[in-house]
Parts: sequence; structure tokens; C-alpha cells
Amino acid sequence: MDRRQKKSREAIFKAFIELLAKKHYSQITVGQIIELADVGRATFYSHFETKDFLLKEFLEELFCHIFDSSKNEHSHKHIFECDAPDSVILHLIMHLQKNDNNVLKLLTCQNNELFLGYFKQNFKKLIQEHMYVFESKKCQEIPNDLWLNHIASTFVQTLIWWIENGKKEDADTLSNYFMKMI
Amino acid sequence: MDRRQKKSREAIFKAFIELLAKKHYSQITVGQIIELADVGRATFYSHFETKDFLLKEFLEELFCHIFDSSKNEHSHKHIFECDAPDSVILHLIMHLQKNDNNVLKLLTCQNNELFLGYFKQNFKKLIQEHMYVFESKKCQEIPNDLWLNHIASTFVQTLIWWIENGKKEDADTLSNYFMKMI
DNA sequence: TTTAATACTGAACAAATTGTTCGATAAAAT
DNA sequence: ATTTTATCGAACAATTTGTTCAGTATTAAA
Repeated sequence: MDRRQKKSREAIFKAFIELLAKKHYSQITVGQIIELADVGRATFYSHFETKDFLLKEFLEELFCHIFDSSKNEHSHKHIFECDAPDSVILHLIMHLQKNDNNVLKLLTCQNNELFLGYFKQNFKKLIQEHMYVFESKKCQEIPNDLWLNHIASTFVQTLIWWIENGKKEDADTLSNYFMKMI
Repeated sequence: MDRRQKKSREAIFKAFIELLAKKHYSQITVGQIIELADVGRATFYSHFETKDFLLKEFLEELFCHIFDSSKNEHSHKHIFECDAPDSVILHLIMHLQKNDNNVLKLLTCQNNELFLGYFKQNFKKLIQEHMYVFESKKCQEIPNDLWLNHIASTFVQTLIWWIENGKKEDADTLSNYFMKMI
């Protein structure tokens, strides 16, 4: 990719994140983004069809990074070969604790609804691949997809609670709370 | 309240609901609302400061109705004096099944994020008042507010799953799933 | 029934925003 | 050195927002 393209794209993303941390998505205008990013109006629209597409691409890049690294990192590979469901969760929480790109902030700020959907979606994929890990917890009478959804929601909801309470608990405790609840 | 005021207000609400069922909140313009409601532009703005306030007032009226009637109806009053946690939930689900004002549709259509917040907020209040009912389910090691949040989220999430799957299960089964999960 | 207050209409208005177009300029790839 | 490509910046029409105001209709109060 052209160095200029990359530069513009990143400047737009950076400005967008900065604005997201301050105000609600719906209150952000294209004008504000290009001013902060210091790119021309036409440049913005040559990169992103609309503001909504900018959001979509941003979230996709973000979550792809979190969940992929959580799957593929060599140093952690063993975790998914372990039988304890805790470790899958623990691993993910520790990843989130690093808080790359301020994901956690985005999860709780005014924009949370936007992120929850993506987060849940990706988390569901993850646990679907490692469902066996949760078998022991599962009640046979509950439909599978309801159960899957339940795990994902509970996880996201636990995270939000954690952040809003100042992230006092360590990864271990949090993972423990989560496992107790499901 | 002046008959004219009431009429305009209701016409606006009605038009708003009709539009909400069709498209996303953010895509709805004041122009569309007043056209469908058949009221003047100035009238709209004399009732509601902005579109956001319209939404807020609408949701407040809606949820106030659901949760109040769920608390106060004479025919059901006994339920809250009963020890079984199931009955509180069952009662609420049966209320929702009546589907006044299409609440359920709003919970799953494109606008769900908007409604989830309000719904959860009200549901939390409700169970907080009847917390003792859930005591037996509670694990002592989990912080109280995390637990409260968990119950509310799980309920909302169960509802959504139910609606999206065509509402096949009856109130009893659904209530049962919910109780099994928490 | 008359009077006074109040709500609505409809049109016009400035301001902001959106998404497009264009020729000129600068940077990159060949 | 030449060609391709990205950016700029300014201008553009089209929407939308929220306000204002004079005139009309409805309601409540006397």
C-alpha cells in the first residue's frame, strides 16, 4: 500500500479514536475527523464511503487483533490444550489487561453499545471452537445456542463491571467470578 | 393537559414508533416524524427539545408502564409474596408476552441497543426490591452488584434469544431456562 | 356567550452537515 | 524521466436542524 494512503488512513483512525474517547459516535462529524486528522475532505471519502464504514473497519481491525493474537501467540498456545475452562478465560482477560488501543475504555464509554456487538460476536466464535471446555458447566436441558449466547454475554458483562469498578480485581479473581457465575 | 397538546404528543409518539419499526433511530429525521404525525415543525419542537428527548420520554413512559403494572396489578400481587423466584420472572414474562406497544419487537429490531439499557435498568430495580427471592441462587463469593447485573443481563439476553427464535417456548419453559442459567 | 389564554400552522430562515466534483500539486512507482 | 496515483482545497447542491413569527383555531374561564 502506498505510503501516503497508509499515512492518511492511520491519521483518520487516530483522530477517530481520539474523538470517540471524548464524545458519542453519533455526535462526531466527518468535519471534525478530517480537521483533527489534518486530511482533505475528499481524502476521507476516498478511504471510507461513510462514517459508518469507518467505524466498521476500525472495529474489525481492532477485534481481529485481540482475538487472533489470543489464538495464535506461540507462548500461550498450550492454554487451549488444557482442560480447565478457566485458563481460556484467564488468557483472554490478561490480554485485555494490556489494553492495547484503549479497547477497554471503548467498552465502557458512551459508545459501549457499538463495541459490545462486535466483542460478543468474536467471543462467541472463540468459545464455540473450545466449547468442550465448558461442557462440564452446561446443563443439558438448555438449548445450545442459548447457552453459548449466555456465556458470551456474561463474559462481556463481567468485563464491563470490572472496568467500571476501577479494575481492582486481578485477572485471576475476575476469571474466578466469571466461572462461578456460569 | 390541553386536549390539543395530548393529541399532538400522541400523534408524534405513534409516528415515531411506526418509523422505529422500519428503520434505525439514527436514520429517522424530525421531518419524517412530523410528516407522518401530521403536525407542524414548530409543534414538534414545542413538545420535544430534540429527537433524543423524544426517544428518552418514549422509553420512560414505556418501561414505566411495563414495570409498574408488573408491580401493582392486584390480580398478581400475591406473586411477590411468594418465595419461589420463578414466579417473579414468570409473571414478568407473561406480561411481556402480551406485547403491549410492540415492546418485544423494539427489543430485537435494529434499535435494540437503545432499549436494552432502559430495560436492564428497570429490571435491576425490580429484582433489587425482591433480591431475597434470589438469595438461594447466589454465591457468596461474588460481589453483590456484579451478581445483580448478571441476573438482569441474563434475563434480557434470554428474552432476546426467545424472540429471535420465534417465541416458540411458553412462558414456563423460558422462565425455567432462565432460572437454570443463573 | 364573550373574553383571554394557549396550542397549532406553515412558511421562511440561518447554520451545519453530507457526499460529490474538479483541476492543480505532490509523492511514489516504473 | 515518465507515468501513475494520492492528496489538496475549494466549491457545490441537497438535507437536516432548530428558531422565529404572524395568523388561525381551540380551549378554558369569566
